[in-house]
Amino acid sequence: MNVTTDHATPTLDDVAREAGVSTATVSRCLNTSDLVSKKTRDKVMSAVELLGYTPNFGARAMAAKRTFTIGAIIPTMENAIFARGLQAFQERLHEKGYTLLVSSTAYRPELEAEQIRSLVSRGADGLLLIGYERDDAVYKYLERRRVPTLAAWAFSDDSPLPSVGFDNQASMLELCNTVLAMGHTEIAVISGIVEGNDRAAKRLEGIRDSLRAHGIDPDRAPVIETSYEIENGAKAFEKLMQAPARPTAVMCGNDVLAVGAMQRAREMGMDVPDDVSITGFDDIELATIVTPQLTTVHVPHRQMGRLAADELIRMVEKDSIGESSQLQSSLRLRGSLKALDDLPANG
Amino acid sequence: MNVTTDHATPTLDDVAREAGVSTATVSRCLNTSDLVSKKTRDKVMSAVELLGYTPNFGARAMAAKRTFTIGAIIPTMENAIFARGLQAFQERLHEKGYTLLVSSTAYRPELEAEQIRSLVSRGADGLLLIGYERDDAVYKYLERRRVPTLAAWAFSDDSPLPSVGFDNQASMLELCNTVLAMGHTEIAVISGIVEGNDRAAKRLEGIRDSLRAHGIDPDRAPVIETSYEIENGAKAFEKLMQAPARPTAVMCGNDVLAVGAMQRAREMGMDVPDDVSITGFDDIELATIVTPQLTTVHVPHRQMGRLAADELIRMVEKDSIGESSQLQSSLRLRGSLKALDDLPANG
DNA sequence: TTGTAGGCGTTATCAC
DNA sequence: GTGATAACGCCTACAA
Repeated sequence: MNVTTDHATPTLDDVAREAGVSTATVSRCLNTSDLVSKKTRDKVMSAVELLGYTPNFGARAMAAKRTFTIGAIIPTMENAIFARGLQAFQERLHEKGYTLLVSSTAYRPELEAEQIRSLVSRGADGLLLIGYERDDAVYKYLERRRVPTLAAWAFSDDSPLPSVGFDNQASMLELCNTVLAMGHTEIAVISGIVEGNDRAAKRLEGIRDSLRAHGIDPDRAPVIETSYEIENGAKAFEKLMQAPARPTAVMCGNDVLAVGAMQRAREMGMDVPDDVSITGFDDIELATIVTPQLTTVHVPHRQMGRLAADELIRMVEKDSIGESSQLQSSLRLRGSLKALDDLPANG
Repeated sequence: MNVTTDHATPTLDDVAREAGVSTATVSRCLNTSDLVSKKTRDKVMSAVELLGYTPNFGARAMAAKRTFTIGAIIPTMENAIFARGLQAFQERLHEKGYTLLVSSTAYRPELEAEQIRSLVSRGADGLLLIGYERDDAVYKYLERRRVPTLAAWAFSDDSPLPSVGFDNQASMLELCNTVLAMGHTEIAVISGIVEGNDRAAKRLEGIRDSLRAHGIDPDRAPVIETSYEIENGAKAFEKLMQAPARPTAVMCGNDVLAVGAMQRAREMGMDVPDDVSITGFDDIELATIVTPQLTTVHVPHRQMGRLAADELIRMVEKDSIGESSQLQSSLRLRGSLKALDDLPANG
């Protein structure tokens, strides 16, 4: 027994000494499945156990040039927009022996660039980003460093990155078509900040497309851009309702904004959907918790997460440039949207 | 111009060569504030820029034995229970030049142990854990590795770790006292899983204390233990309502369970609070979104996050063993709880 | 099947 | 102010 009472972090050397073998052998035990006789392996493993040895990640990364780590950078962890998808992403990675590192940017491009560098310097084997609209310098960096990178939550021909996602524009267009088919003509929009956010931009564009196709001038529809927080949805709603001509339907860039709008509507004594219809996007858990339940666009979050994990790992392991795949979203028609004909005649 | 078109990751060496100085000088420019002449510094910085150099984190950690990284391990990212506090924690860390690494355990102790090892092997300078109940082996490991570790979301004399949090038991006791003062005597509980979760256990204990103090046998109150998911709250509620003697108030271990209970109540055609009162714990955003709003215990999440960051950094930098601090929670009485006298006479 | 030894990219301790 | 150079802990040819 060479156990020292020394409290310093044990290293491969210590384990090797304790087990009476070379460091190479210990390393083999820890990494390669066979290649080591059962007897030696047992000896080594109990030394590892005894010493409470854990490999030094930095050293390992440096020597092996692999980390089995994937980085994901999302705009926010504060609400549930990305929670379900990311959870599925991480579960799949875990199954395949990878670890996920997550960081968030508060929707600020410069922070995203910083986080990308940080994850790359930490040796991430691959990166998952949300959407594809970002500074060219970022793409140059990624390319130079040869870091496999995949975009999620968006699918579009505009993407310079392989992407796993859905068509934000088409989805919102379809929802808007439905709203119009229900007789609404006075539509207002509470959009996310469009600048630097392709998902928000495309969703807004989808509404404009739909209006145009129905002979309505898109520029007539009031649009408020605001960041994705419940309180902001509330404020925007209030502002919209101060206009001389009140909209009969308010379409929101996501569920969070929509819930804020619903909340404020109630506080203002307005009934949803009798006085005003409200729609969201994402179909997060919140959508079915509020009263009435929210009409929204359902996104296959979990499927997207799993697919993204599979594809990113393929890119990493097969040195592939990556293949995009488009997922289908679908409408969820619920209580917050009502046909205009059913509205009580007013004035 | 020695710029090569070589796509390999640039190293300190490359920068040094490009700038015509030694690697030591480059390192100084990147790390120490002065100690380098302005002229050299400029030369170096432009080389860094030109090459798109980012330091290799692993190498740096190995040489410096510091990473300016803090790890946090939370039970779940799926709902907002920890979101606000963690956000504040990370903001404060960022201010002080630290990076936060987060991972989650799905409330599984073995996963927590795994994540702890992972973060330690990644060189985390300090760790934030939730609560204090965990296997002794984990504490031994932490001690051996000399990793400064702080517990949050709980404050109790039982804690083997310095902790920043509130008294879960006293908080829930106070809420229960209030419920009883409103005339309720038939109380049922939907608790989180108590095993391995000191917060859940203490909250339940708080209810039992209160009942006992009011001359009610705590063992008479039906208790269902289930994990923190909306749907589980719903199921538990339904089960409770199948009992011959229906409770007049259902106290839930947190807001997530409470919202599930409210949802199911509505689906079952029961009115909250006229037919049954429901309470939660945490005061997450959800609590004010549901109708009626949820009576709950407010926790100073953001304050807790900030304080935890300050304290943990102090432990890391001053090599301190850490000081605990207790925060005050407070009741939020809202629509989901109603005095029993006001209930319509039944039967 | 096992051991030897070089190298991964930094930082820090010396000299100069 | 600046430049050598020895660690740091691990992996992986290459040898034996």
